[in-house]
Amino acid sequence: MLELAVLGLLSESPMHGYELRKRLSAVLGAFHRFSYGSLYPCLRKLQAEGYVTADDAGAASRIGGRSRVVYTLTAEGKERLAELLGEGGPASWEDEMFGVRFAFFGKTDADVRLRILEGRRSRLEERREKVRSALARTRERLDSYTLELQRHGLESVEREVRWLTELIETERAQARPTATAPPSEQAPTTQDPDGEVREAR
Amino acid sequence: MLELAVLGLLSESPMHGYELRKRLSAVLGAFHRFSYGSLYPCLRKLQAEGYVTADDAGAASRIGGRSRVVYTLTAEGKERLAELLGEGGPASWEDEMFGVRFAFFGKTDADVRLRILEGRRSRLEERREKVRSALARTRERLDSYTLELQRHGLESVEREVRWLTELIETERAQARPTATAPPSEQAPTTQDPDGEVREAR
DNA sequence: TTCGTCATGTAATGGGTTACATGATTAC
DNA sequence: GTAATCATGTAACCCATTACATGACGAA
Repeated sequence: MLELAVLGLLSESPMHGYELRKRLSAVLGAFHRFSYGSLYPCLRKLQAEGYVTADDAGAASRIGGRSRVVYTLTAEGKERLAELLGEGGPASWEDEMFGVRFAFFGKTDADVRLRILEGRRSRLEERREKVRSALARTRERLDSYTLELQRHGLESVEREVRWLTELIETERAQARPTATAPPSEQAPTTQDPDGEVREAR
Repeated sequence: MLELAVLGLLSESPMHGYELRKRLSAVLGAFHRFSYGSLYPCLRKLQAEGYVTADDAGAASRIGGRSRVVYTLTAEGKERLAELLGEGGPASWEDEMFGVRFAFFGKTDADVRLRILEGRRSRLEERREKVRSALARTRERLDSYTLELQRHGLESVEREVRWLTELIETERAQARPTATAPPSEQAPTTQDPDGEVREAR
């Protein structure tokens, strides 16, 4: 996740760690802020893997001459970025990952963008249905706080779905003023064995 | 976090792991779902620490007699729960932790409830201001997707703050139909050195 | 007899955090 | 000269995840 965010930012222009973190906070600040304790190790890892190069801009050039390491994206790094932008990644990071991916939609192909937006929406719709049925089942025999939390959670998910729907419509309108059948992300054919949908006890 | 959720649920009634997870998903499903891979180890840890006892309800009683381990909260477990409900915990879990805490507000003292709600709100307000200033600074020179993400993020945070404000008002009204000065959570006196507020380069 | 759900668990891994340590530079 | 910001890093730890493995029960 951090990896994707770093590569994405570096694809715009070379930067040093400290500024990277500032930019990261500016763009994703509403959702998550990374700490230096993960950023610097991440940069070293990327360097070791050959995705970025590190130029120490300490001694030479510039007015101030503050010691700082400027990282630049390599050709392999660009490939890696494209790879990460397309991938699905583990389910656990879904929420955070979507934000990061969305932030770099400018560097993402239109078809991938649509696939990501639709995939995200369908997963949220699934989640929404689960919360809804849970609410329907447990309503009345829950204390008011638990109920309010579920209500609020449901509302948040619904909002998110509406937002995505608007975005998808905009994307579609831009992509083809006249067109035919759009592709959709692979929907799971097997019923998910999550076990929360039926009667609890 | 899981620890708190488990203790909280068990404080209502003894349960086995599988059902625990179902309930957890029902209550917090909109925000997060835990996996068995963390639940069972957590239960063992709690057992080792003496916060819960495990009764194997396999052979005896019941109709079916399916092998299952029923966990029961001990007196120490109750203490631990109260402790966790009051604590602040590390900043990184803030978002998720708040949800869990809120879910167990029914078992939380009114003053602690208010403290948690106000603390949460002030942290979100801080976050909101940072996002706002970031938006104000970078607007115009960002691509539309990044901008839209920030806009959406800001809106989400604002919604959350409004929700909390309503809750706080309700709490206050219930607590004292006539009253005086309310306490407030310790506000940081030192300016936070986050470095994202000023001009980015 | 097979599929779905109930039910419990382990090992390896992952990704990030906190706390700490250090030092140069800028603004007052 | 001192406080805040810029700037880079390390080590110990935390919490949860994925993938895997196992088995019994109920319904079709």
